[in-house]
Amino acid sequence: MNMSSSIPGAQMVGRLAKVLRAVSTSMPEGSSTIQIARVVDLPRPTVHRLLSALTEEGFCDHDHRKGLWLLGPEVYLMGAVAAERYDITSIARQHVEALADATGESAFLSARRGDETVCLLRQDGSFPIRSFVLYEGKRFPLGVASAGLAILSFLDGDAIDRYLANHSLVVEHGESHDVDTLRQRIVQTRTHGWSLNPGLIVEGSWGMGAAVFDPSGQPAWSLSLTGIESRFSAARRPEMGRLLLRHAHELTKKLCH
Amino acid sequence: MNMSSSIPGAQMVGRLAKVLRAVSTSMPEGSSTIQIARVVDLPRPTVHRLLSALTEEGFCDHDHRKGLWLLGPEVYLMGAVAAERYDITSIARQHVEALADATGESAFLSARRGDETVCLLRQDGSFPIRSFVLYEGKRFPLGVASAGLAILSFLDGDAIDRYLANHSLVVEHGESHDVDTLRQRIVQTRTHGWSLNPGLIVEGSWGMGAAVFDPSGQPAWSLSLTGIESRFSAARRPEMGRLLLRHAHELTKKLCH
DNA sequence: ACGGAAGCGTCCGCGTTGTGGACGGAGGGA
DNA sequence: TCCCTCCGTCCACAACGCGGACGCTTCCGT
Repeated sequence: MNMSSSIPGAQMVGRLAKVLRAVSTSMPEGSSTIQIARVVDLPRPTVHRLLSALTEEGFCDHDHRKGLWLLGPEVYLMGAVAAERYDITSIARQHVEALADATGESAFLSARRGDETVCLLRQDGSFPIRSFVLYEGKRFPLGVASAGLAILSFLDGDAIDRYLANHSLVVEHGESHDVDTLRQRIVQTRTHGWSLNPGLIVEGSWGMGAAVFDPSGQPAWSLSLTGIESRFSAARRPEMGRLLLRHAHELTKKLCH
Repeated sequence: MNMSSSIPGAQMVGRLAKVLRAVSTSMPEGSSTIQIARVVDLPRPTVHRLLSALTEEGFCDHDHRKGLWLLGPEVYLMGAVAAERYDITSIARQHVEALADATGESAFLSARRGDETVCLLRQDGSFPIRSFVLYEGKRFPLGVASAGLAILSFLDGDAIDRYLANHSLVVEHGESHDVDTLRQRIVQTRTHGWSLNPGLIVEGSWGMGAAVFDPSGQPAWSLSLTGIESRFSAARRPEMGRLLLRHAHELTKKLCH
């Protein structure tokens, strides 16, 4: 979200983007006008206007009975066209499924999108107790959750410094996300090769992640696992870490060809 | 595209929608600024500004070397979220494939989007000469091509009248698309149950289509076949029509549950 | 039943912000 | 070299997006 763009028209587009993202995040139930207004921090009439205009163009849809706004068909259509360029999920799916099979936990593919990660794929494992902190479409800032930490940890040092200087994660994500603690966890992630989220978002919901690199060597995606604390014991973590790294490495190789 | 909306903000959103659709239509190669400006009939600087703002938000991407604008990752991400609500292609795929197998022609699923159809699925058959007039993402006005004619033909009489009164298809699609000729072809389509495009868009490229109905009984999709003229002989058409109607009917039933 | 809170959608005067003609630069072809 | 086409940028101006206020509806608690 660029707050200081010099491009005329960028304010409107930025607002539309925020509104669409809020709607997207609230799928499949959708959101009310006021909920979206709170999320995007804009006056309700403004949000209502934007949503109405988006609905006229098919980018949103309005369930009048429930008063909920949803993504519209136009988003789906364009998304399908864009998939040809952006979709690595067909390649990654077998890895996500293999991770879920081997560990019994829920396995994920997340992608870096600027300063955030967004979950693209989820495959549940055989263990019947599952964490739903992460799911398709869910976004977290870099450094939050195992996927975001894995990606952040393998950015260039300058990029890490810039990100940490410009983002304060404590308010929304707790003291465990202050800069000093994050730096320690970055060091640990680089040492192990995999990241650990020891219940820092929701108590009892643990996760591990490994970065997947794009052809230019930048961490652009992450494979991760989530589950309950007892399934992420210190004895089990090295094995899970090895599995994650193996699949992340194989996926990275596939994406370079 | 609503030209007389009373919603403030609708002009801007409408312009953005047109620009995004133009980019989407030009995928996977993308388009130059001036190409999009011509398609959407807006001044080039305006288009450049809109595209730049959309690119800042991730809805478009700019290949600086080639000067081409493409759909951005945000469209893909939201599209994947919206797919949960709008995607019937997984259900329809087996029908499209079965049609291609049985006939040897290219088979399609198209969806109605307001006054247009858009192609969602394409499956090529075994016959090695194929028409590429229709492909995923391609849009035609209702009444044009076999899919659009199939859907238009089974709308309510009032809706057909309104559409024909408000749209002149002759300029872009030829004299064969004047109102009187379209009405005759609508009568024929209703009689047979399937529509025929006898090389009216590109000479030698023929097509047949059948409407698929949504739970409220409205024609919302179409299954169609395209190929070369010699493959759509008068002797073969009843059999192909029967196949189309059978699959359209089965798909319609699946969509009602 | 009544009152309050919360949310809904709409309105319209105002001023913020989007607009596009003009400009200079780049690239390609004759 | 000249011409054509396209590129991205600029900034004065007014078009159009904005949002406080309004009236209405629904839900909940007393």
